[in-house]
Amino acid sequence: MPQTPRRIPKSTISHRRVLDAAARLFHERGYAGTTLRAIAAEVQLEAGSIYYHFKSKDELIEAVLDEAMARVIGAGRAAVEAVPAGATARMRIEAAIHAHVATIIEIGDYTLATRRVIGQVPEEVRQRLMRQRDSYGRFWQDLLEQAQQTGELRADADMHLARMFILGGLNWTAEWFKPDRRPLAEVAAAFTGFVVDGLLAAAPAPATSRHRRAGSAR
Amino acid sequence: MPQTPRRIPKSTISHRRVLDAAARLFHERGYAGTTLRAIAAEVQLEAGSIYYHFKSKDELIEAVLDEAMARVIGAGRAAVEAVPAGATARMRIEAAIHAHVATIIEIGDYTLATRRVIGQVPEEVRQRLMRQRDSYGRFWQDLLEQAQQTGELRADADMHLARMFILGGLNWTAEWFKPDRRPLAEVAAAFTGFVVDGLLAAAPAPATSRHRRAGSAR
DNA sequence: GTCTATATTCAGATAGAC
DNA sequence: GTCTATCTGAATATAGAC
Repeated sequence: MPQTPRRIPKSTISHRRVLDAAARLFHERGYAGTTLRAIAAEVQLEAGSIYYHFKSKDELIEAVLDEAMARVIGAGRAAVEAVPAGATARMRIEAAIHAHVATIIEIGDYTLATRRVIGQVPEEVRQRLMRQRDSYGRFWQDLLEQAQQTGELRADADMHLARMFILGGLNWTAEWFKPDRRPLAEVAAAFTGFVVDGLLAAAPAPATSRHRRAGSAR
Repeated sequence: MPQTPRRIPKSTISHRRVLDAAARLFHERGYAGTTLRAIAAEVQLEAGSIYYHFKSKDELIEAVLDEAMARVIGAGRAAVEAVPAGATARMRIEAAIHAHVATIIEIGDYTLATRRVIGQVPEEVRQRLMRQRDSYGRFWQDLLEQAQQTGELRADADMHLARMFILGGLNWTAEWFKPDRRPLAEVAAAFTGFVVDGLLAAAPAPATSRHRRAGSAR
């Protein structure tokens, strides 16, 4: 059918443009280092005009943080739920790794802004954010421990330490990974190889062990 | 012999105290968010007195960043050099992991301040810091690739990705590891287990593979 | 919706007393 | 070495015109 010209209010467009600019500047210059004048200049507005869209600088940073956290969590859960029921732990873990990295790269300024300004936001906002982060942490913990209980992952591995190590490695990609240099799927597969082959209970066929593939799944 | 009362100039003490306070506040509040008045208050001085010890706010942040980088690099190289010549790759890697984590935890405020304010420091300072960081990156790269050339680590693993993943996992400890909760050596051994068992060329004895130890070395 | 103009607060830095 | 007092610039936020 022919596209009905759906009205997108001018305010919605500016709202999003302001938010994107804010995320980028909060990332680059930190919270106090980012002035409303600079954000306004990025989107060809004057400083006073920001206040039509956001009540205060605090409300702006809160919007950036909320979006970053919600996107990462949503993508992770969706990706794992989309894996067929009978799949291996390796496939579920690779799906979670891929989704995590893909999302933090896609919304890079939002995620990096979060790490840079957390600790400068109002206590109430920080508390809410940390609760969400903890819930995402439990999601990963369950993923790993379930794979451990089914015997797919080593029973003697400390899965809390493993989770912290893995999420650290994944989060670090936001600092260096450039999607135009190499396909993300390649990185996700390699990471999965590092992780799973380091945790896998079953020993690989000893004969040609040197030629085991790193990320065989995709 | 009885301790000769060695004179430590008052200025040296204040200098160090100011630097420590600056590192903590730069970490907590970022560069622009940290006022010289706040740093001064931390060490029971007035704002103007800071200028006796440092010429400017820029000089202060530069001192913090330089110290953070130098300590981490120095500790890493020293630890690996201290490993006996005939040692396994696993031992060298565990030494590097232990040194890296131990140092970033010990000088936590300095390392975390670095990540928070990089990008807000003068271009020339940032360039110099990134050159040091790259040199440390090559140190790790050599460590991994040499182990690969001797056949101790898998030949088919992408060691650049492996290095980025590992350093990410290690750096993340600065955000969560509390030394009073558990011994650092335990964490370093577990991390080494994750990393090496994920990269090891030789397949473990298939019989009782489930009961392989995670970090058997220490 | 966006502008200009401005009130108010607070930052980094300097000068000179102690 | 540290203090007090102060200069100067710039920030958030508001008010009202367009």
